[in-house]
Amino acid sequence: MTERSPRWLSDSEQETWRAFLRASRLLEVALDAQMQQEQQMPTAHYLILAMLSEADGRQLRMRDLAASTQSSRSRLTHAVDRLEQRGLVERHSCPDDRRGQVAVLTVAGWRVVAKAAPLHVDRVRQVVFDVLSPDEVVALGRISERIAGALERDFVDRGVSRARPVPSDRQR
Amino acid sequence: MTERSPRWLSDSEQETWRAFLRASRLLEVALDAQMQQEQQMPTAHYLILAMLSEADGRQLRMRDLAASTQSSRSRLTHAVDRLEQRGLVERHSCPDDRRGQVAVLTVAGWRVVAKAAPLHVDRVRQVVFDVLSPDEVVALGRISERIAGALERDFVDRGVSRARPVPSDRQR
DNA sequence: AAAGATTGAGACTTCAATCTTA
DNA sequence: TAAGATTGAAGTCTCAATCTTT
Repeated sequence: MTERSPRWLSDSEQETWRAFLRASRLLEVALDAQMQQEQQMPTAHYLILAMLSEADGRQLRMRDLAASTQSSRSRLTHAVDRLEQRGLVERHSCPDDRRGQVAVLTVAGWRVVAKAAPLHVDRVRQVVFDVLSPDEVVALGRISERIAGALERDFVDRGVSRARPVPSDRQR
Repeated sequence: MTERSPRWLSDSEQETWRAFLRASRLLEVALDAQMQQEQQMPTAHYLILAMLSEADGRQLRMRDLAASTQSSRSRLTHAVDRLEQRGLVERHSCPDDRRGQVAVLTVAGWRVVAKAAPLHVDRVRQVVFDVLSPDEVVALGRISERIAGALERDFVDRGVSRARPVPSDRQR
């Protein structure tokens, strides 16, 4: 049992947090706008293609693809629907598990990744790696690992995937 | 004129980048899910209320509110529509500029911030500040400032706000 | 012409419910 | 019962176009 955390952030923590929010939002917007212009798709969809392009046989089970893109099953299903419509991905059923589906990158899909990746990477370098010192890059990696780790542990603790609240009206 | 950047990221840069993507996505999802559950609104809408709550007279011009929340004008308009429907914000016209609109936090809006803020802050502390060393917190602040700075300079360079491309078919 | 703000359509995401198989 | 995947509805965001005022 740990101590109750102080209620508010200190001024400097507040500044840090605001800066982080600003940076991640601007980064997301910038990368999304570029990908939309160049490939007419959001970064999230590009990342799905990129993951497939690196996988064995350029294919992955929906389950694993969802995990590796930090995506919910539902979100991935919708995204793959779209990519399939555009002929960039195909769906096959899983040989060893009849519940499973496998997403396979098509040749057209591979071409999109090949065309988009260099431009995307250039931009990431430009606004991230080029503006950070080597030390800062190392720090960013470690910081990210810690935060991601905390969140993943947290999901497990809360049993997110098996939560079963009582039925209730949905209000937004 | 700077040198052309190397085409790909090094292995360690790649790892850093992936970790950053994972952390920021998980963080966004976690905070959004919590805010949705507790206040039935996305974090982006809560942040609008939070900004207003800190402003003089609990009000800001749409223009300034958009800038301070890293939001496009359009996005802010839609968000404030929603918040206004729920009675958390009111719109008034700007006394000195007839083009302007001012968003004002209502008493009900203030109550929402008062209720949501402590829970939100607790969670941020839990998954960010509690898992980082003081050095890392400092580093995160500096890194964020640099990235945000690079992106803001970039927007200016590209003249984002005044871009006027030739009319063309929209394709997504 | 540019700035401030809004509008409507289309695309994406989330949520809860459903269906099938393990 | 749980896991894998999908579905449909509702909410949010983006983009381009529009309207008003500077």
